[in-house]
Amino acid sequence: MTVRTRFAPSPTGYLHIGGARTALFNFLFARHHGGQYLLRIEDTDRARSTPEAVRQILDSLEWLGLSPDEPPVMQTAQEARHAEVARQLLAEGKAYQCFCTPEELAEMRETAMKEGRPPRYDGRWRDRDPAEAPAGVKPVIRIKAPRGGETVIRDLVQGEVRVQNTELDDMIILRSDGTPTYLHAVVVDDHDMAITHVIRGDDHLTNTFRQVMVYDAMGWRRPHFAHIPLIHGADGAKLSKRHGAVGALEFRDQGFLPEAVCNYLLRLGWGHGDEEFVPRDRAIALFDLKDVGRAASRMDYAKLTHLNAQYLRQMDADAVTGRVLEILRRQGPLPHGAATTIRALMPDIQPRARTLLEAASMCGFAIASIPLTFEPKAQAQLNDEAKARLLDLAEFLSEAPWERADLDKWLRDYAEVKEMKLGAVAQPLRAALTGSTQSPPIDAVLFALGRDEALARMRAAAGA
RNA sequence: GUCCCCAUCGUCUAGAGGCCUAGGACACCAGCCUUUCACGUUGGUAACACGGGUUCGAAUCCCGUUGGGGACGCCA
Repeated sequence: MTVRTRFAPSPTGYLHIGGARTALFNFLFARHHGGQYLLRIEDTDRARSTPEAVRQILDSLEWLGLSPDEPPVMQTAQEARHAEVARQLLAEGKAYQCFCTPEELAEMRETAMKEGRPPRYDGRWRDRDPAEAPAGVKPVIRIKAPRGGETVIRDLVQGEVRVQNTELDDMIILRSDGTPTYLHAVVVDDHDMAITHVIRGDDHLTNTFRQVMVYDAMGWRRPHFAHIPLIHGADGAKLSKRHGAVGALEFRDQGFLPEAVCNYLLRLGWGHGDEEFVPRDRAIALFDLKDVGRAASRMDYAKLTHLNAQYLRQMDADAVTGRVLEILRRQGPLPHGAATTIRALMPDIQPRARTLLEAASMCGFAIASIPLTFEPKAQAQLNDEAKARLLDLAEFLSEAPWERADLDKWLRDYAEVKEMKLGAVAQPLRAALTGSTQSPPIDAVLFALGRDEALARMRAAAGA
């Protein structure tokens, strides 16, 4: 049987990083086994589901390279089928109508809690004749939970987990308005979609015992389950906005590469020896649920950033240039020749930048125009002596062949002739050319800027 | 409250009874490299939550404690 997995988010908000990892694991598992990876939008909560959220989830997955192999299944589109299954169970006596009001149920939970019992429905309509139904109450359909014994699931990550059936109650599968509940819809859809492996967050682990009731009542074969641990914020609490970026697209906007995000997410909870750098193909080859840990992990932005730097470094320079240009363009129109200058700089930017945003920021000086804005430290470099030196140096360099290696040599020669340390020449020059005390190597900067612009900046900084 | 899950450096992890004086990565500190900043490189600080067992031998197995997380909805 071919492996089929699915990622099943509910469109009530943006796709956060935890969901992204669940999608990734589903994707990797399916790919590893040559199977299919699907997407189902769980929009049965009509009040909270929005088309914008659906759009964002799709966009997020696309950015991450985790688009599904088949068109997404919208859960609400299957409602007739969900109801049909519920009615079948009702007809077979495996489910029944319950006429309790929400108030009645709330009260039931409250007293149970107060008396130290688990808050469960007491099954008061399980064997009662529907003819006794109070007038005006629309019933829900509840499934008959097993009485006595225990339910066991063999989870591919969590191992064997068992629960006493007294912990389960007759859960609602069809609401009084005829729509299915999540616990019911999930099972019907997973069955109908022929899902073989349900890989999801371990917050669903205890719910699995309820879902299993539907599989068993319908006589359906249960899929394999794999409940992966959740991701927490740096403080160990559930991941939320206050922990910084959590939305998948936020990472994109902060200049992270999808490859790096996926690699980082993979390493959160999954390991293969000492391997840290695991690009997609390698991940597909290695991924196995048995290597997924059971403990929750914490989001560490520093490590993500480091991984991102590695991916950025090995990326094609033209590609990075393109991305940097995009970012820069958003901040304003680019001067003529910006693309050429930045492309020339790129090999020296890549090992220095950790994100695309940093890379763009490092290229800022390249698209600046005279007069440059000088950082205080750079300004301090430009004292009278330095200014005079810059004019002299500009004169000297005007004769130089404009190639990097030559520029480097000419600078060294200049320093030697003037009996100066190279740094004493380079730092004021750096300030003059970039407005900063930090930049790519000065010969690279000179070369990228081009003779005219470089000399002009030197003379401008000298106040000439 | 009840049930379920979890527990190795600050963080992510390796570790499936002797290979562990507990390894790697990020972060941090120091040195080297160097025209700045990075990259690179060398070294360093730093962990088996606690208590009982089992065993010749336990980070690894069992029990308990503590601590964390999750689930208990006509939400998903």
